[in-house]
Amino acid sequence: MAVNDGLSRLVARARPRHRTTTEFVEATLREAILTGVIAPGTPLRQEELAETFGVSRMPVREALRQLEARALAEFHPHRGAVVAEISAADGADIGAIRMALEPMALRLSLPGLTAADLDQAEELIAEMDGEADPGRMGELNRRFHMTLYARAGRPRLLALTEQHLLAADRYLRFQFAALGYRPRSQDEHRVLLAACRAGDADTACRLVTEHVGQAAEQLTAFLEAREAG
Amino acid sequence: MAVNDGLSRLVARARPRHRTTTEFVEATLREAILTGVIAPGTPLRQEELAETFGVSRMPVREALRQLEARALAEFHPHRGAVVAEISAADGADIGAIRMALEPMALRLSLPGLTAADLDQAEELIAEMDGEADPGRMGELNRRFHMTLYARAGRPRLLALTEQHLLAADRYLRFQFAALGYRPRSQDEHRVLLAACRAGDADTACRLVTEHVGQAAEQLTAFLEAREAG
DNA sequence: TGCCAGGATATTGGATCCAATCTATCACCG
DNA sequence: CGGTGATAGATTGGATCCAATATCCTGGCA
Repeated sequence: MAVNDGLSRLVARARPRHRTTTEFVEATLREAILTGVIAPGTPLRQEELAETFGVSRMPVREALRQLEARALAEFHPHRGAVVAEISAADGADIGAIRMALEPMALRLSLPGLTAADLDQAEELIAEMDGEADPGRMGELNRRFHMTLYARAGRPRLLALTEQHLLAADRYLRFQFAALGYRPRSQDEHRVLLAACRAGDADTACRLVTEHVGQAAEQLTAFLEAREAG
Repeated sequence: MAVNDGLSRLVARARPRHRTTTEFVEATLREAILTGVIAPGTPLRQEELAETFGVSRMPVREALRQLEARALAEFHPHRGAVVAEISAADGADIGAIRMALEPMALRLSLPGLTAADLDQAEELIAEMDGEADPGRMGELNRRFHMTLYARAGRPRLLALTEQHLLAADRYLRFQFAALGYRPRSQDEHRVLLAACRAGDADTACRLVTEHVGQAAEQLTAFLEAREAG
């Protein structure tokens, strides 16, 4: 029943949106892992999951395979899957990938950004200001970044970027769960947006790189301390 | 029998290396798609694949799900999977991702590169010089790049990089199949290696960016012309 | 008392079977 | 003669069943 706890709530609502059961199971499990509903290292027992989803083991197995390919679950032959662990090394890895992808996405997107896009980004900053719920905060932050990248016209690059934004978010939630959540200043986001409004690609790219880099550094510092202690 | 043709040769040799059937099917299919043994757009019929692999449909299904997550196959619910199509848009996407990832990988790896690494890269260039087989050429090129990135100490970044190098290679093979293969000069690789030997990170990163960018540009030019005509 | 062997149990991996859905064909009607 | 609807065949999606493997516990032996 360890997994069941928070999961069954997610299961209840989202069913009809998906065309196949596998799709449904995969999407729900992915969200559960990313939002921390299922903790890192938790064994993902097929029978147990099948029961909470109200399906057979087969769609569960297919979903687990997809999660493995996305590095959200680890497979051990004949021993089953576990939720991907959280480690300082992997956190640094995700940070490095973000530092590579996001400036590229921004540079491609910048010329195509509309006034409406920039206004929406502004609104998202306003919403983030003083947001008390860390989960909501993560979502707003992600949407802010993705709004700036949206006009890159590179679906695959954007999907990869969002995937790693989500992975980073998972790490942040984990940190908040351990250290408590304290809302951060939105100054960095504001100057980034200003550079985008000015159409200054070089500055904007430098700012996201720094922004992402700093976030990754803080995170790995916490994770390394935790692994040492 | 469309798929069977070249596939059965791959099937014959690699079986014992893998611990589970799914793993075996996935690896073999992946190689077959990446090397062009199975052409883009080919329907991947589960029953047919199961028979050529000598297994049941189940491991085939799990393998297909993993290929979907890697963007090597496209799923259409209740209609089956097809080998990922080749398009100018997707080629540009892969190019952009490489242009983001590879400079980052190189920058992280450069300080850790040993003399042995650099010598191996040199040897790979020598092997590439005048290599007549496009398949072998692709492998050497990939190994050259990965050798330079190997000391980045970021397994996830490296895996992602190699994945997209492989995807780019698939596109190149496709181009060669249409236009014929003509060995390219290794000058760009040589100056890149020289910058690495000199420990000049900025120059080396600029050079890979340009190198990858030019390759991507040539490729998309060909693909766009093909789609137009 | 600690360690190794062997068997019981739990769990995954793989095969088979049935149901749901899509596609193509053909008849019928406007 | 063209278009639309029904129906048959093919193919995938999902459930159940069996086999293979790993883990854990227990008992015997040094």
